[in-house]
Amino acid sequence: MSGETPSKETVLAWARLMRAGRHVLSAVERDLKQAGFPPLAWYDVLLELRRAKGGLRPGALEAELLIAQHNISRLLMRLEEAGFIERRRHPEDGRGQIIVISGAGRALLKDMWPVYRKAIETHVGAKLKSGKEAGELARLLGALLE
Amino acid sequence: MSGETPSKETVLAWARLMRAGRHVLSAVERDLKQAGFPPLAWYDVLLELRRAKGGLRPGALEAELLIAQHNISRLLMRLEEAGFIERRRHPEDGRGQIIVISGAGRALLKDMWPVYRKAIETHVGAKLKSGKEAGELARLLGALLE
DNA sequence: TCCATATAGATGCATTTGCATCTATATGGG
DNA sequence: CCCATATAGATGCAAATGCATCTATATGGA
Repeated sequence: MSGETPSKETVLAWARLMRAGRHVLSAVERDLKQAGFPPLAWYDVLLELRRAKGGLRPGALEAELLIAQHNISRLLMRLEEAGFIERRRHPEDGRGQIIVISGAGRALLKDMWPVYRKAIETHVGAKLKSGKEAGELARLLGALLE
Repeated sequence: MSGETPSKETVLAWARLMRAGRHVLSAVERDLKQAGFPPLAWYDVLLELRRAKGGLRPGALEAELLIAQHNISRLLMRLEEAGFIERRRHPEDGRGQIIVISGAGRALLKDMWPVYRKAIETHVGAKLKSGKEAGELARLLGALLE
């Protein structure tokens, strides 16, 4: 049965991962929306694009953000319509493209960050006793990603 | 500025909460679907109903599962169509109702659990070093829910 | 070179979610 | 008792997501 039956602690961790994830996400999304900003997913994409100086391929965003291929495709469509990204032909792969953040996209990141940052502190930071606990939580969650 | 700016550890914990949540959830959902079972949300509702011996009101499910009111309403519609729950009039509140799990619903829980349990162990339990780590993760996630 | 297969990304269609609103019953104050 | 307001839950419509499939280019072997 080993390898098939989780411990009580494991089941509890799983249940709380789901609940805490939903709880915190909806609280942060609410704060962003209330300030008139687009959904978090837009921020996520733009942040990745800003980090990667030369732009990214849709497939790279997919892998980084754990979003399904067709959802990335449509998310990029919306971001392009809104003027936050630009598409470039891939110089070596005719099937591909390079997505680049626009000036408006960079501006959106700057505008959103103060609100987003505050939401993270309110809904995550303030709930933990110390930076040490936050670090420990981050470490344990990281283990789930391997 | 205190109370508004999260520490690096807090931001990392937040980012990993989102990523690990998506990663683990999609893995568990994939395992369930592959075994021919309905989405996790169905299990969640039925489990709550089984725990609460006398049935539950939709509003109670909403609060327990952190699902929006209109989504609970439609989820219950699908569960009823599929025969996994039954609706009863609320004896004292004419606006309300009591949702009860059916025999088929109990059977579904029983059938799903072996697959679900294995998925939890594979995608959560096996990633952590010990039950102690799982307990610590559960504790920290619990703090986010307060 | 040609073809079979693989990969990048888009798209049609069904399901689900979000949002606003609606109906029905309950409750508290006059 | 009556009315204003609050609460439980449903629903129409728009937006997002999931799923399968489609197009276009790439790649590797005969």
